[in-house]
Amino acid sequence: MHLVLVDGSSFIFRAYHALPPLTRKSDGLPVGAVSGFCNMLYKLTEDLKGEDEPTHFAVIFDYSGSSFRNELYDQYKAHRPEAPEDLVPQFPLTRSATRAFNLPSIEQEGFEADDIIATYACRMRDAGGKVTIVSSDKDLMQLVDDKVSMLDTIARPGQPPLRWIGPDEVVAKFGVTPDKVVEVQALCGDPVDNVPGIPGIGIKTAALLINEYGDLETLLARASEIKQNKRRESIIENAELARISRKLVQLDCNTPVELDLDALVRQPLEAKLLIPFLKAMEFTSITRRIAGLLEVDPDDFEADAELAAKGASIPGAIDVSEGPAPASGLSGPDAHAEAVLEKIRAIPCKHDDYEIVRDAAALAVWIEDIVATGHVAIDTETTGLDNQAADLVGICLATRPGKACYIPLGHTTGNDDMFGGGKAEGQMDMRQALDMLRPVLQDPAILKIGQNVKYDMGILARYAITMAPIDDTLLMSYALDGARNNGMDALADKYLSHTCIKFTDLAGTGKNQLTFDKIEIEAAARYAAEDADVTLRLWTILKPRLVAAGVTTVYETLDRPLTPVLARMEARGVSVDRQILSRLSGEFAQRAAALEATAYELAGEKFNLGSPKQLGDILFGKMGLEGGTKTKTGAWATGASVLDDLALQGVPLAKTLLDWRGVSKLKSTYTDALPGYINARTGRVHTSYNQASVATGRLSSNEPNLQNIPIRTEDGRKIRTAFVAAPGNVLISADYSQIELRVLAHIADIDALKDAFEEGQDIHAMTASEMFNVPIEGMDPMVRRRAKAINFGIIYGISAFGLANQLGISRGEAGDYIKTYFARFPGIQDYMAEQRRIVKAQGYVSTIFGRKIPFDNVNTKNPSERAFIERASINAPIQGSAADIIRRAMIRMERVLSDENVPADMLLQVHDELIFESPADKADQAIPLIKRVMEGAAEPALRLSVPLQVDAKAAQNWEEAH
DNA sequence: TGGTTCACG
DNA sequence: GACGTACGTGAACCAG
Repeated sequence: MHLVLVDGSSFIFRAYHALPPLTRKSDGLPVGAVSGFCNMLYKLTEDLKGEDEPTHFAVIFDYSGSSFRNELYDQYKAHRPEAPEDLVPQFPLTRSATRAFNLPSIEQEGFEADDIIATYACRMRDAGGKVTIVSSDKDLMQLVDDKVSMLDTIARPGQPPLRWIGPDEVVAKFGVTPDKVVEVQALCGDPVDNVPGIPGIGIKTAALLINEYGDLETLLARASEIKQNKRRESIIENAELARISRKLVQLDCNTPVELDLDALVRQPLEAKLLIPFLKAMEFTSITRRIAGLLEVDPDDFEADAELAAKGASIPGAIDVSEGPAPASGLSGPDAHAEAVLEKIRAIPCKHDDYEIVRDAAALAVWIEDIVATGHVAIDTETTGLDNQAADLVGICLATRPGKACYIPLGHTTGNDDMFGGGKAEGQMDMRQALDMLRPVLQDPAILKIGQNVKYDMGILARYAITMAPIDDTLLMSYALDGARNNGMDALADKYLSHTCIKFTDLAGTGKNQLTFDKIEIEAAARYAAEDADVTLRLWTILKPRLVAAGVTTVYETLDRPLTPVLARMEARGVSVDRQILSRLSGEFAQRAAALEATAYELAGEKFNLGSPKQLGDILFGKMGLEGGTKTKTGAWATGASVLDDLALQGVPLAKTLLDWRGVSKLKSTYTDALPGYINARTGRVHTSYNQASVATGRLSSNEPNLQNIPIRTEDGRKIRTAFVAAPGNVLISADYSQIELRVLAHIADIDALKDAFEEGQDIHAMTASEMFNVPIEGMDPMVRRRAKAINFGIIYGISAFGLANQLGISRGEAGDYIKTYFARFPGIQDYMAEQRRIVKAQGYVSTIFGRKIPFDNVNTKNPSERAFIERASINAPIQGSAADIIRRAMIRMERVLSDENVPADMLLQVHDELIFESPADKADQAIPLIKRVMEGAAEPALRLSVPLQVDAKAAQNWEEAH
């Protein structure tokens, strides 16, 4: 006799996670997990054929709800996340699948699958038979002996698809024989099931102890003999926890099962049960395969009518039911997932098959294809990286994997004559080509797919093409994986195992790098068309993944619709007054020169003031000053805080250096550099926003960075006066007041903070008043300052060290402040603990709108890295939720302004601030609208439990408007 | 190219 | 008891 017990629940979850979100073609019902489940079950029966074929067979499921273990320990499996939305409807379907395979589907209220498995395994063993448990769950390893083995069917790269687990494998895993596994687990616990164990004891130590003492009770009785202080105390202190843990992991062989062993006798597959089920699920390839196996014609069977009834639709999922049969050697779900990828990978990137479109007739064929397909991947090639300055050189298109073309439009001949050469042969007239493409690119029924499509939108907008609607593989990857390397080359490698032609292979590097128009058309075509081809392939893979990962809403509401908004902001640019900057440069140059002379005199020698190394040598070497600290590379630290200290101690050189750094920073980074960014065509400065580079969901700005224009010092603010409105217009600056603290009050649900915001109180004064028991009226500004630093610290994941540094107090004192704060606002501490737990459990934290912020290495043993991840995961939901809110405001803003006929243009975003330009006489109308949109930006998706407040003002320049 | 510093939220 | 710290960016400059 041979009994096979399948751990059904683990089959389902594995199938679900290994597969893209397949849906039933007719109505979109999610069936990916069901499909994988069927494949795995079928594959298993095939694998077990031969001698010793199973005589008894059952699939065991967990019954949702609690078991006796929850009464023992209320935290048992308490942190398990809810099953994904699109998996829930598949649970009952897998039960149906099991019955369709003519196998008993067993589950029982109040009992876990593991106990039922244990019970049947014991009974069969006692009856003298053999048992195979199909699962990789280590909790079942305690059952293994010479009669009972486990079978892990998951295919891992480089390992055989089947892995038998016998006593030897258990010893390898736990360091003890199977009968001692529960003793080890009692000590080391199990984070997956939230079994506590003894803190500080892992699997290695546990095995060591059990091998020495035999079992848990003996160990506890003789715990005082343990030499290691910490270990001994932890064991003595947590003895009860270990006893509970042992009860939690010990499987129960006496579950009152409803069916006895005889009921598990294996029944043959029956076509009349199985085929109607598979047909109802619309699994065509499995149906075909099984019909072949059973030697029946699937057309003789009707789909199960009840199961064929309508299900939920998930848009965007791709259908592979007509795909090729899974490659042999892989288990079900892997094979199926591979099938999708293979369909795409198998079509080669044959560079010589890409078409070069040189005339209208050829282009017309492509346009027809695009219209028929309904979508097209597009990539523009230009003379540079700045899409407000570069010129169009060519366009590539792809309509399906492997089918791509390049339309050369602006290639020039040679670069040896001083006029840059004439137009190269064999190209369409640019204007004619764009006129032909415009209707397609603007057609609301045709989706345009790009990688960083904002760039291409910016280019095409200058040729009077407003590209819409769009999808962006860069943003999809960002929604899925966060601010990782989301560049096309990396994505091609990751998802397609494909290495793209590098731009530098084509154009060279350094100052001799060719611009794209100088590259020979045939070579350009191979490179460019590949980009469109790869983009299209990535899209087919990434789009369904959004659903599976639960980030569709984030992508669709926060990422995708922002792109056209940003493209327009970038195109508008902002007016910058050259004269003002030039005057300031002169002023700063003079002051820097004077400070430089003073510094040489004080130092007694000339040196490079900009070199931290030389400065460190002078201060701490030559001048022999005490109290210098080293940076991690061993160099003297000469940062502002160090120089501040020295200045306070009466070192005049330190003060001089600080002043010099101040003016030279302003000069080099701003007043000297900004004029170089004024676009010759528009006369304005066009920053570029990176929408997918910040981990938390913020934007970043570059070339130039207009999100770090000075404001904190008087000199710095002068630079803002150079950002001006066009003649007849004004700039309007609208910024959220304390948005991150408000978000914190909402997320952490802190009544005192929420009330204070509701009543419009000074939040830092309120905090100070609560903490230090002083009235808000007539408060000492220093007291308020401390509270303010703490409020900021909280947002950053406070540490005593950081707060002490910020306030210039001792670490002990800072620690006391934090204690007081936590005592006064206990909800904050709960919030922080929760984020720390979440990041460890799932590898990411989330904003209130569902954006996921992933972290690498969440289980690192490095204490500082760990602390860093904890602080960042406390900060990320706060910073990220605020970022989501302003994104929503930006997405909605243009529509509201145009509906109300208010001509105000959004120009810039600085994290919690939006800058607009409007005719001077329209500002009074614009301001209340802008405030309304920004203050209501969370709704209707979310009703914040604190009000948002926006302050807005209009003026001639940014300094006055802010 | 990596390290340091400093501008912003 | 170590570990080295406030969160998130981009740009300029130095030094190798």
